[in-house]
Amino acid sequence: MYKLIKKQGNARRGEFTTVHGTVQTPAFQNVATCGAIKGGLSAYDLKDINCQVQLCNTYHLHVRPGDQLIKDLGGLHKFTGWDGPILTDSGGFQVFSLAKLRKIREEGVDFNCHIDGHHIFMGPEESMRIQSNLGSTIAMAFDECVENPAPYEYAKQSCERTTRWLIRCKEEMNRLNSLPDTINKNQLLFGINQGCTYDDLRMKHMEEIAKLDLDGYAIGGLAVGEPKEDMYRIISAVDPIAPADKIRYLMGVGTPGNIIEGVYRGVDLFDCVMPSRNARHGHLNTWNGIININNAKYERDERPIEEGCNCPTCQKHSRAYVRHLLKAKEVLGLRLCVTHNLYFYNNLMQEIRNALDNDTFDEFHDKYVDILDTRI
RNA sequence: GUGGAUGUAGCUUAGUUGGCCUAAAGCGCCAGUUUGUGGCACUGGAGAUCGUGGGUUCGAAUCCCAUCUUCCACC
Repeated sequence: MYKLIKKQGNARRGEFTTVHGTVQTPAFQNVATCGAIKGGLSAYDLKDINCQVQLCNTYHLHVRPGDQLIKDLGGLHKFTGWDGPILTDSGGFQVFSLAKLRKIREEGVDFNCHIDGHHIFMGPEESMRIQSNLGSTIAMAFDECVENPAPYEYAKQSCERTTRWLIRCKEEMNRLNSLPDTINKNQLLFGINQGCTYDDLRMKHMEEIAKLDLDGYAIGGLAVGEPKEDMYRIISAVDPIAPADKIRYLMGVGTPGNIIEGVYRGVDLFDCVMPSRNARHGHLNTWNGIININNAKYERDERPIEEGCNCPTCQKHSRAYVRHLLKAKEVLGLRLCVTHNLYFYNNLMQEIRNALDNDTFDEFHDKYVDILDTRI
């Protein structure tokens, strides 16, 4: 259940209530594809980095360890030890990212497993069943994330198929939520807007899925190589069409600057692998821009990654030590860096919410939108 | 002092029947890429007058002479 608290321009301050807790929005989802944030963070670490909601992946957990196993062991919350909200991505992104290993047809998608090559079929019903077995808070509809650029005619047909798949997802979820042994009978369903970078397809598609009265609306298929101006234009085009009383989720985005621009255009929810992936490569977010801790200039730097940062890493450790650990390929180095970057992202969202509460978001936008994505 | 071995990029080494060497690799260094995670990844760059000085040769990291470094053995 989404509740809009206040608006500044198109930017929205709200809260989203679920059976696993309430999320203050705008919010960032911490990505735990295989049931764990890469870099060695456990459920007990998530509170320290102010994580509100986690994202796990249907395809990856279906492949390993298997959704039936997770259901038998009590569901994803019990399995991972995280009792807050969990959103599961549907496998739709793997239609894009595993493009060489799959074939699409009306019923669904045939994958060759990326680990051992065995055949996996996933359609709307299969994705919903897996997500129901996982018992996540929010299930995403099974869609096709189309590559960029894509021909208009293909984008149109794919978009129409994604709508047909969405209707099948909704029917299957209603059935699953009414079964006696379903782990989370209150599982929510978000639909996903597609249409590549074609404004008319995007707007028409959003109109159609808005009629289905879903629990939330996502904008998918962006940040897949298109110029960021296209991304911002599409968000602005579909924003007025998405139901105002439902949460809006911009999938897979992005840099701190992307997030600020997204909030500016009405987005409530984000997720992205960048903070964790970049952290593993030594690229660390600060309020002055991005530093590469591997650089020689940090060899004897006794300061924390960012002075004034309250993250667990900066409370205790120097740049010199963090750099040493990464250079020495110690797993603690990854953990400390991922901890810092995810804390930064969650803190960024907190600062955005504070700015909205204080009606200073426009100033916040102008001050930080460029600098946070700059390399220093 | 005598005999032997050694010397090629910051480091560790490859290359020594003279020509494909305007010298190669790994690590390190530097820079870039990363957006619903097939990624602890990938791409690129800088960096060596081959210990030094002579010589032989059309041509030398490679052969010869001298000299220095380091190491080993013997006295």
